[in-house]
Amino acid sequence: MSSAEVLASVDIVALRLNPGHGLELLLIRRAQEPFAGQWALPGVLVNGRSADHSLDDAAVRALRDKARLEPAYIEQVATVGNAVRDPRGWSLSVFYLVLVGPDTRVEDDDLDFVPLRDVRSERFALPFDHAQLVQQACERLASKSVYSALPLFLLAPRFTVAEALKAFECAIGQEVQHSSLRGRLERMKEAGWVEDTGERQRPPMGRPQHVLHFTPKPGGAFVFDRSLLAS
Amino acid sequence: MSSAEVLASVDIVALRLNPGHGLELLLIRRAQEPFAGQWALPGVLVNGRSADHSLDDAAVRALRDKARLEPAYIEQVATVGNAVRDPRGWSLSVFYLVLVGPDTRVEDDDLDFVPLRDVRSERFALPFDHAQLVQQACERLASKSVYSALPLFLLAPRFTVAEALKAFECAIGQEVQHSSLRGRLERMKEAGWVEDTGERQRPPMGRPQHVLHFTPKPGGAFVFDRSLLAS
DNA sequence: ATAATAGTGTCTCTCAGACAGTATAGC
DNA sequence: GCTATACTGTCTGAGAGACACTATTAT
Repeated sequence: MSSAEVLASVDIVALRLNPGHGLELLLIRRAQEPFAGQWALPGVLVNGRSADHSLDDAAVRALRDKARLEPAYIEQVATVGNAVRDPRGWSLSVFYLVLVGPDTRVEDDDLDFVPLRDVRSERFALPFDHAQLVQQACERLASKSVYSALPLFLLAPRFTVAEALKAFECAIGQEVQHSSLRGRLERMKEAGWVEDTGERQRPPMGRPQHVLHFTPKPGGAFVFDRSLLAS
Repeated sequence: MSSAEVLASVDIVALRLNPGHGLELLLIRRAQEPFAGQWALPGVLVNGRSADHSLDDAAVRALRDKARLEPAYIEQVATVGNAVRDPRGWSLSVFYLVLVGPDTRVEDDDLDFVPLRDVRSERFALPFDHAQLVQQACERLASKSVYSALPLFLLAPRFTVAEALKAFECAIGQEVQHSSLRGRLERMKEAGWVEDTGERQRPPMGRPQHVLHFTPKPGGAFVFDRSLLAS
C-alpha cells in the first residue's frame, strides 16, 4: 500500500504590498532537511495523519502555524507533481496564492518578507521549484487583477484611491489610468462592496484624499465585465 | 516514511458536444475496488512508480490508456483533498477538464459518453466526490467561455457559425447572440486563429453556411477583452 | 409563394483610454 | 504666488445587446 502513495505538500505564496517597494513575498527558513536553513515558501506535508479536514484547511493551518498569519484572501493556484522537484523522489505540491494586508508584520527571525523582484530576478534563489510556483502564483494574480478587484485585498480595509492604484499597478505590473480605477470603484460602491467613509486623509502635499472602505464578500473578489489594458 | 505519504490520483472530466443533446461526459466502468463495476470518472493513481514525468503527462496518459482518446484541449482545474472522499482514507485528486471533438467515439463496453444533464441532476449518481469534480470543471468551462474561445475545442477543425453558437451556448448554459459571436470570430480571423475556407455547407433547409477553420495555438484558447452576457 | 436558416446593418449603451481642466493642500 | 497631489469632465473608440432587414436555399 505504501508504494501506492506519494509525498504531498501544501505550499503558500503569500504576498504583502509595501507601498515603497512593491510586492513582497513571505519566506521561512527551513527547519528540516532537505534544504534545512535555506529560505523557502512556507508549507506543510499533507497525509493521513493530518488533522485537516481539507486541503484548504491545510493551507490556512500552514499559514497560521508557521507564520501566525491570517489571509485576507486565499486561492488555490494549481498542483505540480513530478519526479525531480524534490530530492526525496516523486512528489506533489498544491500551492496557494495568499494576500495579506500592508500592515502585516512577522516577528520571528525565521520569517521574513522579501522583495518579490529579488525572487523573480533569480537574485534570491529558492529551493525545490519554489521560484516557479511563485511565478505561476504571480501570473494568476496579474491575470485576475485586470478583470477583478483582487488587489484590494492587499490594502487595509480603509484605503485611498492612490493606494488602490498602487496595488493594481503592482499586481498587474503596468501603469493603470486612475480614472479607469475610479470608475470601477464607483461601480463597486453601487454594488455595496465599497463605501465612501466621508473622511479625508492629508498627504504630505496636495489636496486631501477621500478615505474609502472595502467590505469583502464571500466567494472571491468583485468581477468586472471588461479587462483593463485591453489596447 | 510511508505514513508521510498519501493516496493521490488524477481524474479526468472529458466533455464531448453532441449537437442534438448538448454536452456529454466520458465515464468508465471501474475495474477495481472500491466501487468496482460502477460508472465513474476515468483516472489513474500517481506515485513514485509512475512512469509519468509530470502530472499533466499522467492526465494525458490516463486518457490515452483508459479511453484511447487524445484531448483537443486539456487544463488542470483544481485539487481536492480530504479524509472522507475515498473510503480508503485521506486522499487527493488532481482533476482536469478535457474537451474532445464531436466525432469522438468510444468502442469499449466499459466506456461511454452520457448526457451531462443526467449527471448534474443527480439522476446518474457517481461514486467518490466525482459529481462535485464534474460540477467544478463545468463551472470552469462556463466561466472561461464568456471571455475566451474555449468552446471551439468542442468542434471539428472545420465548423460553421451555427455549430460554434451551439458550443458556446452549451458551455455557458445560456443563449448567446449570434451577432456577438460573429464579431468575435471576425477578430479571431484577424489574429490568425480562424480562417474562412471559402466553402459552403448546405443545411437541410435555408441558406448555405460558410465553413470556417480553427487553428489552435499553443498556450490555451483565444482571449477576448470583454465578457459575454455582461448585462 | 412560404418557411427556414444564414448573414448584414444599425442603433444604443457601457466603459476603458487619454488627457485637459479644476480643486485644495503645503510652502 | 508656485508646486504637488486629488479629483472631475470630456471626447473617442471598441465592442456587446438587441433587433430589423436582406439573402439563399428547400418545398
